[in-house]
Amino acid sequence: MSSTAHGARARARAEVTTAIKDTARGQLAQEGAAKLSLRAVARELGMASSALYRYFPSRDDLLTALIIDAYDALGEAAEAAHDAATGAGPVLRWVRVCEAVRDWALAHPHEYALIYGSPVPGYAAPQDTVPAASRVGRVFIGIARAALREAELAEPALPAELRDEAARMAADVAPDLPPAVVAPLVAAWAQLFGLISFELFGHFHRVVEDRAAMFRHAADRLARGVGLTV
Amino acid sequence: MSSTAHGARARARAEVTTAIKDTARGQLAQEGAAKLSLRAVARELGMASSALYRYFPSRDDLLTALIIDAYDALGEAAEAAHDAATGAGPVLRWVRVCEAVRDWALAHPHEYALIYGSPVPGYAAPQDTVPAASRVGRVFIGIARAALREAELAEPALPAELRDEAARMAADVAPDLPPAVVAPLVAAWAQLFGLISFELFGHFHRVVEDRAAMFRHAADRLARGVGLTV
DNA sequence: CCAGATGCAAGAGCACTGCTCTCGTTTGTG
DNA sequence: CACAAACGAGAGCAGTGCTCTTGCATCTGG
Repeated sequence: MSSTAHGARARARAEVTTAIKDTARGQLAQEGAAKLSLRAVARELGMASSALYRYFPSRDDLLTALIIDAYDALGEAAEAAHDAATGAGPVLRWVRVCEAVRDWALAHPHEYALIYGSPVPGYAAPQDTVPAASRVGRVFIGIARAALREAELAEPALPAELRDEAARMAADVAPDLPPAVVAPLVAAWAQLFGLISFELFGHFHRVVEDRAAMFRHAADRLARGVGLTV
Repeated sequence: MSSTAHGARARARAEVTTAIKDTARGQLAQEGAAKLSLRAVARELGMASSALYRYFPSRDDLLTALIIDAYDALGEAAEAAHDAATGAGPVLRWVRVCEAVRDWALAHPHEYALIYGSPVPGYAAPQDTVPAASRVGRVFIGIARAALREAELAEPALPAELRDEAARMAADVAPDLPPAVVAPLVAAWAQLFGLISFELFGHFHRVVEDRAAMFRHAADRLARGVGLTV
């Protein structure tokens, strides 16, 4: 490893880097992404603000680092929930993963807003966020895959006008799954985050009270819409 | 009206106010909410930045004014689409309104991000945004109401654990609709914006290509999930 | 009809931001 | 051991939101 080969230098660099990310994450949790200030981070760390630019070339680069970490943390939460639900039926596993995603979002609202709210830096999401961002999606695909293997998946009806697009998506994303499953799966994926975003961003204020129950029910219906049974 | 009673003074004030909002909206469309700068707006209008504070006490107040306008514009687009679809069945009317919402969002991405992305100012949405924000929702409620009147609404099944919450929501939001309709309606409302947000914020990049078809299909399924028929 | 109150625009200024450049110092390596 | 690379600190630039004061235009009560 170059980290050990180059010795103490690289080690110190890695430590400072994570220290910066940690205090930045702290400020993010308190004030939100808009208020995150490089100078404030440097101040809290007792270093000059200019020194920080040795580690992150710009504020947006710090933010994208935090974005990747957030995607990874959320993906890990989803995977953990899935692992904890082995043995259960596919619908229940699906619902459990959905609830884990929601729980993580409620526990880390600003980090969630960072990745599923309006894109803050420039406009285009950097390419290196892609693998981390796809982790949650892969969990859902995995559930559908297992259900298919265990014959617990009833292929939903798919209108003719969507057949080509569904085949394209399936080829790109999960070639072993029937297109008629991939299409509603992707839609369900987006709709799931719609529910969470509405709750988190206050659109359910004075509308929905028992949000956990509403969410569980919606997640259940999404699972069945994908074709999961039992 | 006090605007005519107080004469030219109030008239000039209203003109300057809308001029500020208009150029601010222009900057918003180009650079996004994060980059919106009071000084830049003042510069473009040829006035001192301090003069702007006579019209909006703070940057966040300007933003909330733009938020209300955006909610109203979106609501108007939804209502117009609904009016243009009179005579069609409830499902088709629902889909048309959904597509109108999506079209507006695609045409005004930054304004959409302002109202349905991460909340930018502080955290709590000011109370005066509520009436404007509920306009789109009212359109959907109106469709369900009309469908109920015309006997084109099949009450969906509702699990027992959701019965109380659904009754509460119905009483608050649409007392004349059956709770078993209101609950999935609210969920569909959030899921609809999940689809739009994912498309607009780039989460469908390299995943969904024919987004219009995907959206139309999802909207159709949401309509049927609410109980609309025909 | 005209004095005084009120609304308004402009400028200076404060504290803050992201970011760049330069200048010593430290540290790892040929 | 010398040299190059990495590093930290400071000054400085352009920009921001926002406040305060000053002077001018406008509306209004006597």
